[in-house]
Amino acid sequence: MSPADPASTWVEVVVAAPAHSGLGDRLTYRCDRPLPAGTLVRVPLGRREVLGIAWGPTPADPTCAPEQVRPVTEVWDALPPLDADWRDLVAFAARYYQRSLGEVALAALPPALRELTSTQLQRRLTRAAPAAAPCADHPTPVPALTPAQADAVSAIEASERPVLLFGATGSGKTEVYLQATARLLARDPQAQALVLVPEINLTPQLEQRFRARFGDAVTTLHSRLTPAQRLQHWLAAHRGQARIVLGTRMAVFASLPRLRLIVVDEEHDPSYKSQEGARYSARDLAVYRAHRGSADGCRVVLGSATPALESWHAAESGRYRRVDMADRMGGADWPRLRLVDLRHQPRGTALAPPLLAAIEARLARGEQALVLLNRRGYAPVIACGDCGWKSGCPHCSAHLVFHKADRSLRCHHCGHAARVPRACPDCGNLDLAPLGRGTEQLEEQLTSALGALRRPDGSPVRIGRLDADTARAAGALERTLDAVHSGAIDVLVGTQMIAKGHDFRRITLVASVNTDGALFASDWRAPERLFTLLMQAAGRAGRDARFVAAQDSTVELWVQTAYPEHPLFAALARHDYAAFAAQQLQERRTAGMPPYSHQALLRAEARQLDAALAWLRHAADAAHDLPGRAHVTLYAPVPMTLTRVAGIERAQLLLESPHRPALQALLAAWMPRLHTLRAHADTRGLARWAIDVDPLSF
DNA sequence: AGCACGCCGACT
DNA sequence: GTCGGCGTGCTC
Repeated sequence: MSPADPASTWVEVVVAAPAHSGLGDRLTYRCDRPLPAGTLVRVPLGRREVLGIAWGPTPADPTCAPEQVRPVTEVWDALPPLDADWRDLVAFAARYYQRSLGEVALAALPPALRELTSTQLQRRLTRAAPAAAPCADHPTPVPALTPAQADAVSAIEASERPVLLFGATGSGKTEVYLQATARLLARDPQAQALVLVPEINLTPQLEQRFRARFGDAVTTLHSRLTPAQRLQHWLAAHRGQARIVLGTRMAVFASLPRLRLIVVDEEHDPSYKSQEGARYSARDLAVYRAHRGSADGCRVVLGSATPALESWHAAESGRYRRVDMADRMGGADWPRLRLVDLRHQPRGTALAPPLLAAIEARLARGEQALVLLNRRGYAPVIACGDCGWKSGCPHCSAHLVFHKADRSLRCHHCGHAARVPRACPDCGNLDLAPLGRGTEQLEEQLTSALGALRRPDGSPVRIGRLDADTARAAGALERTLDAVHSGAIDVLVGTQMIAKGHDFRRITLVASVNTDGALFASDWRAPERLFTLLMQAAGRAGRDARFVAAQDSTVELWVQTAYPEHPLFAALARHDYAAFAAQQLQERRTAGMPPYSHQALLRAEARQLDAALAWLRHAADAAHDLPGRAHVTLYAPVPMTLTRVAGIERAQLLLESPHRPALQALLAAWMPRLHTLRAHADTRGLARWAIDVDPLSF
């Protein structure tokens, strides 16, 4: 079989079609010449024209009937093809996370690229400066490294294994990243580095430091950019003009033809795991990407004061090389742990008197405090004292949260908002009371409790709040952080987001007010997350050792709990991550949990819970004779903890195997069967389903 | 995913 | 009488 026109040839192209579309991974088109793999093309698909990527090798014959083959519409010659390393990364991610190749490949490109015509692209390419950006001469003085930092930089350069940089908060990990990058760029005039951060808006300081050191050689990639900016930054990386790409998890897919170093900062952070589309882990893909690129000497460093237990285990087993940086810069002491036993406090105590007194003492000396409560709003629910009615969401199996600022009841899962009813909708009782406490209420209580207090200069104490509600407005986050830095705010109340990445130099007391929920959550990763949160929060405090010393003060971490004897707190008191990790890993080994096993979740959503559960049962049946089945445990389908969200009921089926290849083999063989499973009568109403490989949350 | 075609309720 | 809901089907 030969192409209709002797001057034309077949090309295989991937397009953004999901696996369930019934299309193959690669579609065959005609073109008047062979195209190098990785070339961007526009092709007709049905009634529309879409962006595609030529994916070699070119087949001798079309993989479909020749009369179906349509010609490529445009070839984007002006752009260098996406290289083999990039295509390999995308292909791996698609295979590992069970998505179609085209879906992952096209999702990895900036959305604006898909809309462009070739003339628009041409214009964009000529407008952008074509010269490779020279690495800025250091506009800021480069600090001398401590011996530990110098060792870390050398280890990153020398190690072909991933480096786990285990460094306490404030131990100077950022300077290690900066100098490892600087030395790479100086050594290789074209080399590129990729620096991943969990959430770019929460860690503006890291971006500032890279910009101060490297100037215009730095570009960013994250979802806060406008589509045009994202395209421009992506092009700069793809064309080798950007030497350093700093970005969130999506940036792991950036096209970086001369990538030689990947940094994953705060590698334990769960936001590296995507929760929609292909559920990839940017951290794990970074390790894969560096490994595959290691023929050219691509290094990868994962940094954290509280590594993910998976990473810690990889270092213990020798797959990663661990480099320790134990000491905090400037010799700052670790916060002292103060446990408040809530069993000895009146029920419902927000802030135990000793804690309140400690905060007052700090403020009177001109120091600052951070109060952590991972619940936004005023109260998580309002209830009727007479009949027991509670403010439930009409669309979700969750409570509506009371927000006092606008007297609304809001669902944090579906966005449903309502006015607070004047009377109980069930019994008409006028006495509706908020139950429990959120950041809004805590701020109010602190304001009234500390209202009479004065700072050393005689001015009144100021309380600030930082959570998703106060950070919503543009610039609000920065303003609040600045107010803390400048000392305009004395006490900052907030959710987890205040524990991430900021340097608060004059904070000498950190308090966790409602800790026990996280301690006994049904999710078996809860202890790990809590320990990490408290360690990270403690790390915010006392970073200015000279300030602390001048105050003749000690830095403290206060935790209110009804379970002070929990072993987690003993490890926390000693700031002993290693002991905590050893204890947790022992538990997980005994229970056969990750990292000693590998998991995948099959999730189903339906109008009716029964349909979702039935579909999952059919799915389990369909797995019976699949390869790898003997080494994979399929658990019974169960409703999700939060069963209903936005009127959709959700259920899931857990798969577990000590042998990752067995699990992968089963999933790969299972997928085509799952796509043909909808036809059962008892699964009517099934909305959608998805597989989550290496799930982080249940 | 898009975008069609294809049958059943409230409006110019 | 139409506009429009989303149910099923197709795209090299």
